[in-house]
Amino acid sequence: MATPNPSRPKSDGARTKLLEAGLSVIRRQGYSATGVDELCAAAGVTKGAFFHHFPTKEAFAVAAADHWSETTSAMFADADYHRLADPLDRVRGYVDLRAALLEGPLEEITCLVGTMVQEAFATSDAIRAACDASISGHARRLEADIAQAMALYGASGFTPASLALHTQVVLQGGFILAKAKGDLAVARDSVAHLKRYITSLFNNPQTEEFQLCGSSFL
Amino acid sequence: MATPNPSRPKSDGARTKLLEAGLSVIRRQGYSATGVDELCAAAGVTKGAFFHHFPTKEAFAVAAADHWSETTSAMFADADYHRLADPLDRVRGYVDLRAALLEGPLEEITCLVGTMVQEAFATSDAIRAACDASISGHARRLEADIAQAMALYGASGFTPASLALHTQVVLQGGFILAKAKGDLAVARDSVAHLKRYITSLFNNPQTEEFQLCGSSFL
DNA sequence: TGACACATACCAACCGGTTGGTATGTTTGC
DNA sequence: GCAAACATACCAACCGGTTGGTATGTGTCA
Repeated sequence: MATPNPSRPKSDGARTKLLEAGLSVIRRQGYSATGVDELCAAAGVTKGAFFHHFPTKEAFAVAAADHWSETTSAMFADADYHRLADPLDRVRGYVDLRAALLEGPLEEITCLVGTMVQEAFATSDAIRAACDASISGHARRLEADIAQAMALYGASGFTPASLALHTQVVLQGGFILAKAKGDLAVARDSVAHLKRYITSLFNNPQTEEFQLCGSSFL
Repeated sequence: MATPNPSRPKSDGARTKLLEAGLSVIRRQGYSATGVDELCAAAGVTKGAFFHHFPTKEAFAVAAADHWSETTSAMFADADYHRLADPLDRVRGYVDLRAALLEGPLEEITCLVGTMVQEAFATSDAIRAACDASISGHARRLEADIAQAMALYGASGFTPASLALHTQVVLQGGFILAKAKGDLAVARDSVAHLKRYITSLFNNPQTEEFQLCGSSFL
């Protein structure tokens, strides 16, 4: 897409293989614990090919996060829920889709950038920024539907952005608890809570400002 | 607390120093990226001391998770919100306290076990189990108050355990988004959403079973 | 058409530094 | 004096990264 070069080297070569093979390896054991040799072995390429395409391991991580952003955004762009007429149904449709995707082995369904940012946020700003772009960009796609739903149902007291990010918070947190328990049920339960929350938000709008620290003892 | 020994060796020794120094180092850069030498340097002890107290690096991680469980549970055991009369106020009081703790540098307030389990869930079951015990044990302390609040306010359609775990999901996910953005505001916003959800759950109980995948297109 | 320049994609071998872990001391408290 | 609590010195394996090199194009000009 970015390269207007008409001569396409038939197979994208080692680069794409590394990006896709690295995905599950890093999701399984994390970024730091995954060596370059391991990445190459998983992709079936040599170390020379790795450093031909990526100047450093860190640059590979950034490229992997970008690749992740592209593949996931393509996947959700085509989803059926966009065709629903009611914006609230579209928001809940997104949540339902995420719930439906919570099936299968953990290392195949968890979030690459959520895993990587946890290890790299303080040591590599390039990785951190790429992961942030992936998560925040994904959340941003929900904002328009949320804003329309708020207008349609008269909900207020929160911003579209904060609710959109809250959905990502629940998903990321669900993955962590699922990893701890070795069972995705807890993530599915939390997404169910999220959907119930969203429904209640638009059924019972609170016009007054919501107070977080209103308890007497704080 | 555990040792009844009356003679206190002025310094608790290398073990405790390693456990506490390792805390912030691992929270900052993760488990795999933190070397034993780094741990020792941070604690001001030698490598010999490290392997005197811990047979392997993995055993240290398990001990660190257990140490984390003890210190955090002691902290929340003493909190003021337990003295509130209304069980719903106690649940919201816990959430308020967690929100109030979302201040300061990220590596000083994030969750050790949430960080570690992400890297170790597939490669070390001992670490995974220790992290699970910490998170699940922490969540379990909320269950009694939730159950009482459900009875008092007539809420139903979810279990005390699932709501208790949902609070941990929101906190863990909030930490991940905060790391990605380099800003805790997103975590505070999500905890505010969580508190609003809890309030709505007990103000507008749904007696019917809640359906997650009720949308037509799924 | 063919020859030359140049670029891309890849490979096997290697490098210095770091890794988790060990073997063997020495000090300290009872 | 004896065990626990450390310290020092060291190791083999592994780490990210570099090296010199090859095979296969691709564009260009006579």
